[in-house]
Amino acid sequence: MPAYARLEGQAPAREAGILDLWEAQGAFEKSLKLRERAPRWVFYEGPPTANGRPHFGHLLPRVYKDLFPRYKTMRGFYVRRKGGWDTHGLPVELEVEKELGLNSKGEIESFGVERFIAKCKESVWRYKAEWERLIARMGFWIDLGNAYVTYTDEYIETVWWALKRIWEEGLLYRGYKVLPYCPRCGTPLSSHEVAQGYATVRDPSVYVKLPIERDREGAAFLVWTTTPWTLPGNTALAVGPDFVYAKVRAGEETLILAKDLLDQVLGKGRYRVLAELEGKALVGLRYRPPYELLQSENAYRVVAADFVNLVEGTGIVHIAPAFGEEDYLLGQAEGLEFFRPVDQAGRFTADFPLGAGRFVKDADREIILDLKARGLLHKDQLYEHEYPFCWRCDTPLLYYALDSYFVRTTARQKEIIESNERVHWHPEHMGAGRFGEFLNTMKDWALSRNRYWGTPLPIWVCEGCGREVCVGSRAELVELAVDKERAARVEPHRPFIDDLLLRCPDCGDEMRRVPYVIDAWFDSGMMHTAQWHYPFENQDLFREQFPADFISEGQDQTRGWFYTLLVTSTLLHGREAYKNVIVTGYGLDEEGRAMSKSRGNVIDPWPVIERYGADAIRWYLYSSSAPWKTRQLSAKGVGEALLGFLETVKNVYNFFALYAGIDRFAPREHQLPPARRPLLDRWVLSRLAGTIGEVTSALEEFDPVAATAALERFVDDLSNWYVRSSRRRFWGGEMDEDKVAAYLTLYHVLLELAKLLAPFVPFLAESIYQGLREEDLPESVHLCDWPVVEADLVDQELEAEMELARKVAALGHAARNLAGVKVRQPLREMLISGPRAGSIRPEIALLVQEELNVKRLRAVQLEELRGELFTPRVAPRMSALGPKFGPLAPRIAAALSEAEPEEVASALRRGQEFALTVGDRTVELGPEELELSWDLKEGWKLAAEGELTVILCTEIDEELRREGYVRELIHQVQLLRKEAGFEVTDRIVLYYEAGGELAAAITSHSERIKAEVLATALVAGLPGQADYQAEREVNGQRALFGLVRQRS
RNA sequence: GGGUCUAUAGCUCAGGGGCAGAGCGCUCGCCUGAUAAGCGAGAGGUCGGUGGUUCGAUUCCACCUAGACCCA
Repeated sequence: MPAYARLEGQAPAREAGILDLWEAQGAFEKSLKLRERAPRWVFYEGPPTANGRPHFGHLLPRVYKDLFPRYKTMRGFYVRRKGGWDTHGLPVELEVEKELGLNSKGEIESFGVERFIAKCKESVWRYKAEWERLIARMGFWIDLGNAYVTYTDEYIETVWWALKRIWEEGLLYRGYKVLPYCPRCGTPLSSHEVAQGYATVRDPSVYVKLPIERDREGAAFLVWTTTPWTLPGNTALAVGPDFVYAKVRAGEETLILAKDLLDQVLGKGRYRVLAELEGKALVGLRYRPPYELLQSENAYRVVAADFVNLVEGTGIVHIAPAFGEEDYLLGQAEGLEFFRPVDQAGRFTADFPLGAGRFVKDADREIILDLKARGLLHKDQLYEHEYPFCWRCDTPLLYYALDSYFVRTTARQKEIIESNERVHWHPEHMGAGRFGEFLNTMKDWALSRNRYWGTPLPIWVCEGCGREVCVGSRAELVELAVDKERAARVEPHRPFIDDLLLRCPDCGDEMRRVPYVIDAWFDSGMMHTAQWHYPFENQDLFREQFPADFISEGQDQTRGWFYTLLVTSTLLHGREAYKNVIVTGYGLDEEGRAMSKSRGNVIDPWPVIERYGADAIRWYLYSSSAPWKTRQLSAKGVGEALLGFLETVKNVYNFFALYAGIDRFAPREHQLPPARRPLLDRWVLSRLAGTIGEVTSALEEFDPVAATAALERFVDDLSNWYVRSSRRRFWGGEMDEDKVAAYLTLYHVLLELAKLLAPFVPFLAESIYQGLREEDLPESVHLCDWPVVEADLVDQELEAEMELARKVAALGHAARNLAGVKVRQPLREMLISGPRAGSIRPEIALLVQEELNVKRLRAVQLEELRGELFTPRVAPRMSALGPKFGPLAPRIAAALSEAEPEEVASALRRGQEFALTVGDRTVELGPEELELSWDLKEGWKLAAEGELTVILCTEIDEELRREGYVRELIHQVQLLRKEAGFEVTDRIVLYYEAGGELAAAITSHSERIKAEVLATALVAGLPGQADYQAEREVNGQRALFGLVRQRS
């Protein structure tokens, strides 16, 4: 017999006990071992960086990363769950810089790169223990012992292998491109990094006049820019060739700008149009630049460009090829000078004397003043716009032409898009919409970083002949190295790898590595392969574990990890790295603001765990909303999940445990096929089967909300209908067939429910399972197979009927309320009218009778009982009588009130007119002139919903009244037993002092009272000494009770 | 400026061309020998706004407003 341990105390403490149990059992390991030979279902862990503290928002993707692997394991799959840590990159370097008080690359170099990266390596583990503690406490089963780490030699070797493959295909190249560049970090950023750091700022925007060379009227082009500091780099102006431009006179100035923007820029009526001309006509004109820093025939002329728009500015765009991507590309096409008077730290060089040595953004003001002094400024104003900042150090980014290595992703764009089309995105629009859009406008991946802590780009360049090699493995490194012994053991990080020289295979000269590390996103994007150190090791494992069936991360990874996985897997393996992805939304705080470290409004998960437990958090997150919805997270919501659902489940189990323990119920000792069990049992088994089906298909569709909703409906049915209606079956008495049926049913339902709940709330499910577990069952619920739908238990007909019965019960309660008669007062009869009322079978009717405490239910046709239950009431319709009978109308009304309503009603119901005599006249009145309504007779109350009507007989005769006393008395005595602290199985002797009707009622129902309150004797008068004594009111009559507990 | 999403009760959210929904909270009543529970009644709504399609729009379409995210 199982232990049926009752679940006492607070959830967090119970969960701690379960963690110990799993630990002792090795439950996670066993759940894997169990499926060793089973088909694979593959999950990839998106690696967190452990140099920041985990917060509540991190739990969102993680709950799904645990749910589906657990579910699939129970479905019979082997779900390896290798953990991982993301360890390279700018975020890590920045933390360390902060910690060491370093502010630039120069300071890092003087501190020493070797010491610096040692610090980085240490820093990435700073919060590892906290992550592990949180992951463990939340019941997230993932193999952290064998986690992949992106900085290990093995991981780096695989990344090198990948880079070499890409190199060999000609897809890794060096280019000179305009990239968003962080002058503080001294490195370009990739598009997915830039995406992290947009902010709304107010920048100065200026309208600058640039005079046309040798123009008779002294006209000037009017040009707008929000980055005055780029003006020294100006080498051209761009116009839309098909746009219409106007030469206008405005005050003292003669200006040229787009016709459509005249009002917007100059103000309505503040100018006079002198001429209109097409953009084409302007092309080739020369102008005087804001700063003439170049001596070139080619510079300072007007060119055509298709990116010019007429929304903002003047329709004439200032072109500085060194400071904008479009500018650069246009410059290339037009053969414009590339002029960049700015250094790597973002300061003007001596080429621009006015600002030399100053950070470009700080020079804006000075440039504006200078332009004004030289009469070139038309106007300036502050302009609010989104501007990118470094996602880690908040320095404004500059667009900057740089030497950099790129992955030519655009060459494989079609394949990448096709890969994406095979991915099942949840939500769907994420894949087709936002992500698809991104893929359609894909750019080459700016891979190199001018930094220190990352996978070194394994490209060496020959100092003699300029030959480049890309190294794809340690073996190759050794083969080419000048110092082979050193190459064999060198740590593949800067600065060590920088000193390793190779021998040029062509000319024999020495080769030196390029100074770059690579984008850390490439590292994590390579985990599909690098986590196994493939192809150097684990060939079979890799084949088994690629691609993933499932990944899940936050929507900020759309252009991060989701993208880099897809690109690298398509490039290297020709297909997508994952088949299904759940994108999770942002967690907002209770005020609806995004949780962020800088805002300081992150919710610490620990107090929530300690108060409500991990299961409550899990259930809350699964059930509150679709994974991808932005949602407000609150501790209060977690508390509601606990009370509303988990406690109900627990209580159903505890109810069972209490009585099954008392009765020493042993499930294996009884056999009773469901078909032979009472209706209520068959009903709940049918509901269970349906629920198994719903939960299973919801999970198959990656829809946890539908799954949890189905479970909530079922638990509500189980607790508030099945158990509520079945309670008496579990109390006292012998182990007859009915009781066996009840126990067998509830036992089975709880066991199956525990399995259904296991992936969602693994702790509670385990607690219940352990309480119910027979020796021959698996030792943990997480080692069980997922429940299957037993089709022969499904009985739709019965479910529909029960639905009806519950509606009837609800209406009955409503009718009682109207009558003001409480449920403990038995009533004689309730009539039911409705479409299927007649077909309610006796067994179900009995449930309703008990629920409502009425002696009899009777299905009726309302029409047939009209006369019996209702009295008709007839009222004149004055609005009809007035026009028809004029002055006679009031007299008709008066006469009508004298008529017998029954006669009028019966005439109308037969479809006849009613003849009414008014003075000397007789008038015929039909339904137009008469309003007929029905009043329920005294002693009945009616409640209805839709076509269903119940009518409750509220008359209480002598016997009912006595029974009412008895019911109330039993209730009071039960409360006394509870107050006295007796066990539910204790026998008592009940003494009482009562008078009048109450005493009579007690005497005539003594046997029933004794049975209900487990009294061996019922004695009038009070004992000398009672275990518990109290005075109570029973339906208005005072009574004294004394309880004496019988020792057995 | 463009893209994706969101807007429904005090709060958290479902829903979906045909009477406006749930949970929580609130008021009143009931019930309770599992329950921190449950049942019934009630208060609480311009389904963000404006147009359009339609017999009928909260739902579909367009535009607008606000918010989130992404991108220029």
